[in-house]
Amino acid sequence: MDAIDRQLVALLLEDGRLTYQELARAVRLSANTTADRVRKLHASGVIRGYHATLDHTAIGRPLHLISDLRLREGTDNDEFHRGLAGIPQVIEAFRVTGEYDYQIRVACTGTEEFEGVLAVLKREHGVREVRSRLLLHHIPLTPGSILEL
Amino acid sequence: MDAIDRQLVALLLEDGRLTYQELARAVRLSANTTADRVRKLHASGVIRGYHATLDHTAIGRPLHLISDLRLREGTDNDEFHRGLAGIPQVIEAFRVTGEYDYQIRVACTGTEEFEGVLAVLKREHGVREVRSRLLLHHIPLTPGSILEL
DNA sequence: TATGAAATTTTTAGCCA
DNA sequence: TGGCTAAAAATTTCATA
Repeated sequence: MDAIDRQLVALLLEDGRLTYQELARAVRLSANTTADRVRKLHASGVIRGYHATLDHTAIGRPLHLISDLRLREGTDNDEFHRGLAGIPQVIEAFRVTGEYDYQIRVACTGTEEFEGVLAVLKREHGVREVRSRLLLHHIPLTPGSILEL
Repeated sequence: MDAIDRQLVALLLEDGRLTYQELARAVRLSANTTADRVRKLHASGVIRGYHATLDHTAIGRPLHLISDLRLREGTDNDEFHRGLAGIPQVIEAFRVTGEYDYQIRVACTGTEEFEGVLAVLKREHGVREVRSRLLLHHIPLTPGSILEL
């Protein structure tokens, strides 16, 4: 994990479909060596994976919310995780400390759909309390900057 | 945006580096037609982009937190956004409604570093109040399921 | 880490229903 | 429009040093 690896990761954070040749030009190595390095970064777990990013608004789900969830006593964690994975509107989920147990991010067609998601969470998945806020705007950052530290 | 497009997007959400040939095999079209469709999905904005995902723990930042931020009166939003982008430990940021104005996700080497981030936010970027919780576990979901609706 | 050849993939252009 | 084939260009992989 030297300076060149950090550069490669930074480039791939920006555009995960850059070819090895393009990466190679940027770091001034051969395409081959570059491919080796990138594969090793993936194999070693530094790069967890590559993923397309979806515009949920463009597919008809413009209502985005962050909800804190508290579970009822005795709700099984793994079962709850599987339950979350079964709700398509839930696009991200974290176990957290503090007042609530989980925080999820949700993308819905509208308020009625969100109401349905909440109802399912409470009725079928052991959710006792919810606090939600509307997600207004995703602030664009420069994820690669963390590698410069 | 028909059933095949949805299948393609779902595949690329899982693995953003799948080749057009691999995608083509999965949806039983020619590599060419598949490439056309994927390029159109990107051009039309359904696919926002492709990005490598970093394992922050693997690069020495195992402390992950979610912090709610409230800004002081009169703090300029765009200026604040630029400020956030200048803090490498901030890996995601949203403008939200509710009790707080923003929610950010942070990855740090340890508590001292996080303390430093909080200090900078308050001293230099107009943050008035912070509420943080530790991020314990990222629940793995199936992002493509949203396309099946 | 680099080189060069082989295999694969992507792009381009033209064509068909 | 949506799909295809085929040839050309680009890229990746593999063997070797």
